[in-house]
Amino acid sequence: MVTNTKDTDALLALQKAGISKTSQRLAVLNILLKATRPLNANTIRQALKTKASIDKVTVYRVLSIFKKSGMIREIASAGGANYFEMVSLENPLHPHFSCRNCGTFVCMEPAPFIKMPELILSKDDYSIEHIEINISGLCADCRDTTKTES
Amino acid sequence: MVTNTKDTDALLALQKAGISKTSQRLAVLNILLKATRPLNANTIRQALKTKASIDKVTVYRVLSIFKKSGMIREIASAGGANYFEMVSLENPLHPHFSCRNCGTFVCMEPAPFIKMPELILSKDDYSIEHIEINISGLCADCRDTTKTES
DNA sequence: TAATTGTTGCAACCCGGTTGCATTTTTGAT
DNA sequence: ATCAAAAATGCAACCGGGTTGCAACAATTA
Repeated sequence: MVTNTKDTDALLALQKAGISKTSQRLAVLNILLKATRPLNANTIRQALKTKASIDKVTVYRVLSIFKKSGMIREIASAGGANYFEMVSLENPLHPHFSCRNCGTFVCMEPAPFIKMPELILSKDDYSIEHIEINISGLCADCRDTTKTES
Repeated sequence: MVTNTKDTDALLALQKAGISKTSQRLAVLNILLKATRPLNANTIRQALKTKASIDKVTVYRVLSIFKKSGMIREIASAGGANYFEMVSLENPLHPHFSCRNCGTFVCMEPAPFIKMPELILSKDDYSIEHIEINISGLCADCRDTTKTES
């Protein structure tokens, strides 16, 4: 296996999380590290297909482990496949936008929401573990072109 | 069919929305009107089973029509079935909480979020149509009892 | 009441995700 | 390095939510 800089990052991350390192896990982690937007299981698998073959089940299991370790977070998608993205100080909890026309799924600026978690956490009716803000509508492209078959 | 007060409400609602009225639609609508928390398709169907039989497909189609007409809103649930609740002035957009232990799905106070939609709508990168705030963790009961098999 | 239109129910299907189990890979101690 | 124990992978089969095609059925309108 080729060990480039990316692989080094991934290796260290796995080590730090106490997760045993396999080629499949490194591969998935590298895809997620390179991603500029959240990815779903199938997209990850397809991105990998050129380099190596990895079973669909394995992708889900790897993602599950990463999630449990806190390395990634999962974002529910109404009806479709769920998305995954890296968790880090530079990538705090933030809202996501999905276009109902083209399906684009992107991150939104966290600014207006930054104080929200604290507001809710002050309630003692619940033990909050995860907050998800999903926004949908039309992206700029789909709004501007008239391709929006309602 | 018995026509009680609830039925009258439902009838009027369908009329106002220009939706042709069938016994199945009235039945589903009555369940939703009586509900004190969001319901999923299966729950609705089971609530109906004692009174009348309604096919699973019909439930989804009826819910789809209601949603298109703006009478109800749909709330995505990560992994599980989606939930539905009435839309009204007294029931504005608000966050929902789901317990990872017992699955309870309830509405949360909208107070801290009231100003959010406006904040986001000010962005012109997107045409916002729907905002969903889903919070998960442990409900008070599951937190307090030690039944929380992690 | 006949014709048109829309709605329902059944079966079959699609897709995201999971489980059981046999095989292969990692790990860790020698 | 090597070998046993433990863990991870891949395959097949499955599960549950949700949808589609189509024939039978209700309900409106004339």
